[in-house]
Amino acid sequence: MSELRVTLGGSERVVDAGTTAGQVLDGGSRIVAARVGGELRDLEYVVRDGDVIEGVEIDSKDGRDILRHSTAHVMAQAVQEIFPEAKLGIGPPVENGFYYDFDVENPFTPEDLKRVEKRMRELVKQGQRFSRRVVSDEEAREELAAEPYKLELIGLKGGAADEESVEVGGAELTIYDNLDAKSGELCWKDLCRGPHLPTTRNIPAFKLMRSGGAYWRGSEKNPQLQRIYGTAWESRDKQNEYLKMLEEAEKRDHRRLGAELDLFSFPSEIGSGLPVFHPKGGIIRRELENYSRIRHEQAGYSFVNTPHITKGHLYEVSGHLDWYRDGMFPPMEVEGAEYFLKPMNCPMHNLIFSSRGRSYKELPLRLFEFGTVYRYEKSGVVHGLTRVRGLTQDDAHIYCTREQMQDELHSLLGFVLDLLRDYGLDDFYLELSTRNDEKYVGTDAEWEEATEALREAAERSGLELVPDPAGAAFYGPKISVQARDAIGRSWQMSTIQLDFQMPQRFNLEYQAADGSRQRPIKIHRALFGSIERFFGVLLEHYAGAMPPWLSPVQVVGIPIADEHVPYLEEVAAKLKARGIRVEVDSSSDRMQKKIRNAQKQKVPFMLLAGDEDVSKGAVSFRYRSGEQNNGVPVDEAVAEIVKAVEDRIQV
RNA sequence: GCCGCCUUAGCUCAGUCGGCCAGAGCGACGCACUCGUAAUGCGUAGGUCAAGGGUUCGAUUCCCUUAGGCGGCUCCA
Repeated sequence: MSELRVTLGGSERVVDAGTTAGQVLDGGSRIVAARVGGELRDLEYVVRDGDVIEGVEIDSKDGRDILRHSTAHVMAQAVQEIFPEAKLGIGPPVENGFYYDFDVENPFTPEDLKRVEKRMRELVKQGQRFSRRVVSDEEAREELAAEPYKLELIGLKGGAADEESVEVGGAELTIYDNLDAKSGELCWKDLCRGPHLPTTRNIPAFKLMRSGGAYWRGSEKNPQLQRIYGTAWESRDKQNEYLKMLEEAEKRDHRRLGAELDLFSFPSEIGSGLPVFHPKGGIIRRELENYSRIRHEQAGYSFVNTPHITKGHLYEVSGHLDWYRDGMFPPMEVEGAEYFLKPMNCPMHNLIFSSRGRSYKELPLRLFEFGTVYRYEKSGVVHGLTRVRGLTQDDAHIYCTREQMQDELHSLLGFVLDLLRDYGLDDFYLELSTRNDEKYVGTDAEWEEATEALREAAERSGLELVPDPAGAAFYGPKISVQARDAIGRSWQMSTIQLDFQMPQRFNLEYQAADGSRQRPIKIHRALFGSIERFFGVLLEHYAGAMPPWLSPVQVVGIPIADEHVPYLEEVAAKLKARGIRVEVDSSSDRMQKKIRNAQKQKVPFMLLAGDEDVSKGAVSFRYRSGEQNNGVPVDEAVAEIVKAVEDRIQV
């Protein structure tokens, strides 16, 4: 038998030709597939003398995809055994797992999922072999005659979208047969590009998560299939780790924290997606805004204010009515005119620009507003504070010359990142959203120039840059800053959009040094995006334990006994005089209970005082972390707390 | 908007296969306790069982509509 070189994690191994996926090599690596010339293949089909191949281990990204894709097959097999009438959609791997879509009479119930999962465990135990077979178009059509969606995919070959390409993305059509381990009898088959694990037994850990409706090929014009999501991992430990992360994410869900910490609510009397902020949430919100306001003032922004409603004409000029009428609340008629709730601030800022003649000496002109806008989000998409119908943007529009544009973009991006860091986010990457060819205005040259300007600014930042094709607004491309939170989830935060269109539509001009009239460039930017959303993201990032400067209650005084209340009131007065938000818990609860309450409210500093402290003119710290520091002189305690708040540090 | 599920006290949830006064824990309130780092004890109040309509001798329970929520899909200027 001839030999074959396999590179694996940088080192080269020699294996026998004919090696199958899943074999454990010396050193414990498990190769599940191989890469030949960049293409992923089942190992047993590519191991030929003379090939140099790169092994794909099961705990790599590709390996996990293969594992998950294989698990999706097992699920589809189980579903079709239990529901023989179910027609197959597609079943690709996704982040953390996989799904498979089915056309079934009735949506799956949680009990159905349990039955399917049980059957899957049996199939995994049986160790059915995944066997690859190349077929012609005709053969595929004949074998899959009972699967209308698969037939449609066969027709797509070559033009398949990302997710569909796992079925028909390869150079040739392939069918995977699941064969019984002993008899070799055919148990099930599916059109699939592969590669797959050698046998179902090679699936170490999986779990079905949930089901839901999903449109065939992602279009709401198509019929709705039933999707089952599952997760699968290379080991039980990895899976448990993942499930634990989900639990953690649920614990820090801002909707839950908002209620527990009495920050905000969504009264159904007001309507879906319209939050109200309670006093404690109001403090956080105000602190978020205040700091932003100070920094924007220092950075040369002018503060403006514009109304919440406007005649429709404004949005005809801007073009928004053409593109986004469906996303706006229906208009009200007043004195024969249609008035709309404003869905964005930019057109109004344009009117401020054009309210008088502008000189090049005024540019860049940076107009900032905490502008509340209303968007008629579809009922099914409203979600906590992150997707609402009424929101306040920290919206600014910068009008500058073409020459200023590049520097302005560069300093703007620096400003944005710097500010986000002050709020406690520090793990970023950038996304560059380019033109959607179906939905845009302006010329190719303009788009190209705008896109390149943004790309250059993004590259100068040194951050990772991810393309987002067709993600742009209709008037221009954008950079968005994505931040990873404390448990590794990515959130879209700030956006910077370049716009050559609005200045034209609004006929914006300034007078240049040479006396000519020139059109300014417009930059749209929001740092929080919306205050509501930013609030929600920060709440999840900190799991409710906001840094002291953002905490609604920064200090709780906890007396050992009632007689120590007056002493703590004196300490509290000193803190209040320094601008610290402090409460003394003088309720009839026991001291331990007061600590518990303060902990649950995530108060950063607890100051305890009993006879020992009083006699020394001291207080005893208990930090949110549980750490203690006893007998601290009052003045030192005050100084420590003030410093923590002023330095905006997390404790 | 589409598919599915859900809505019982301020909160978290039992419960009613259609039938006397709908339960618990936490919270709130009251009384006692005065306590050294995450729940003191006892007591009291609190619910048109989301809203409206229908079926029925009788509806919190079954059906329909509406509102709000949850999980997906689609969308996100």
